Amino acid sequence: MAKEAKETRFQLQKGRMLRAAAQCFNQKGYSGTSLRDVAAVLGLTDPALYYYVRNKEELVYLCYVRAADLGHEALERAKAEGRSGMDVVLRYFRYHIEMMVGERGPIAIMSEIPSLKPDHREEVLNLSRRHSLNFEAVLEAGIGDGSIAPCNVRMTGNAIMGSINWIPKWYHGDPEMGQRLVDEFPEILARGLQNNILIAEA
Amino acid sequence: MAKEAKETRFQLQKGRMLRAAAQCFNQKGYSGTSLRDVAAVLGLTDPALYYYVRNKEELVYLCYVRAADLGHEALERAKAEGRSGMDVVLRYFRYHIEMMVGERGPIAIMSEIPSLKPDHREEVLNLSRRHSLNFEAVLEAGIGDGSIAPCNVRMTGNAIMGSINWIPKWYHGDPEMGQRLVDEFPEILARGLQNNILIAEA
DNA sequence: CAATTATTTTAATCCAGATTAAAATAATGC
DNA sequence: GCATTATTTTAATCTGGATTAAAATAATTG
Repeated sequence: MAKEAKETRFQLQKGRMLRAAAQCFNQKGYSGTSLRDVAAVLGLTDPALYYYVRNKEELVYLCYVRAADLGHEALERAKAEGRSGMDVVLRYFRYHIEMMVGERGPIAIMSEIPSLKPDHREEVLNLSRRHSLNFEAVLEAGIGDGSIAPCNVRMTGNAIMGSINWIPKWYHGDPEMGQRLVDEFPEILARGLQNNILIAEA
Repeated sequence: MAKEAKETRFQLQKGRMLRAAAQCFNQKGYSGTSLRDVAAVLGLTDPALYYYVRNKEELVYLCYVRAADLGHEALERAKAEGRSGMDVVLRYFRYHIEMMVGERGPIAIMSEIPSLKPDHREEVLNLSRRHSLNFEAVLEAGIGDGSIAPCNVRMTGNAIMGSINWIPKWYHGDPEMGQRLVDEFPEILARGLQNNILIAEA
């Protein structure tokens, strides 16, 4: 087997582990999930996880980095494909939610950032801040091109991120609900951003 | 001292404890806060808390019940005072946020419901569900009286509750930000609900 | 297939933080 | 001030789940 294949196997299992962990954390809460719980999802015993991760803190850390990465990926893709600011925003919502409910999900809620080690915490917070700024810039752009109504982008961004980040709290894998989430949620979030002047024109 | 006064002293301290706990949980996360942390905020040692509460699980439970009660109170007050559906919604946002950033806050994020004892969990979930239904009914009413644009109230409600519940994640007591939250956040949330027809008329 | 490497398991530790017990201090009522 | 009750402390336990060590199994390679 080629070296890449070995890497793949390891990385594959590690990826499964991160998704299993995210699922557990979202469903049982952080303190409510033991490593045994995570291992059980994978059909393993707890010490097996230590082959992939130094300790529980690192497992959480990796879940959060992964969450940040997927969010970033969704936004970057939206920026690459979208025309107007509002178009980018709508696509971002859609892509991000598709991630959450799709194959690559679930994405862990970042509820326990404070209990990360200082350097890990700092890194995750940076990723998180960067993503917020990135999103706020899109809002600004949308305001600039007239597709989004003027607003306090900081606070609006926080409001929207809250809605999105809270989804795993009430969405627990029901596929029908997943479809509706992808189809309807973006529009609900976007409504508040709509530039009424444009709507009136339409 | 009269019996009520005694009750008061105990209740007062218990209330302080719950607010201290909420503050710790929001800032340090659930697993990151030990009973010692909570006690430290009150200038006590950890075992003192056991005079007020059977164990940590009960402390969390009480924080969540309190959170639910305050949310309920805000909504009831809004319903009593508001005219149109949209008016009720706006008042609810304002009252709820005022609670969070004011004297009676902070309000604990319900991040760890799953790790409550089954009966406690069930009760908190019921309170939570009831509140959601209550809010959805207000949305319905607003749609009925024309002040709110037609929408999927379940999903819209979830989106809004997410925004609100997420606030403690990024608001950490800065008073200036607190004021802006009270002043601006309700409007931001409400924008998406606005009945565009009415806006166009205005 | 033998040798090597990768992955997982079983069986102990280990420890922070929750919890309990008993004693000490503070408040209250008479 | 004395007796009683309320509150908190100090000093031990106790424990579940994280972690480690050593051994066993599975995969891979040449």
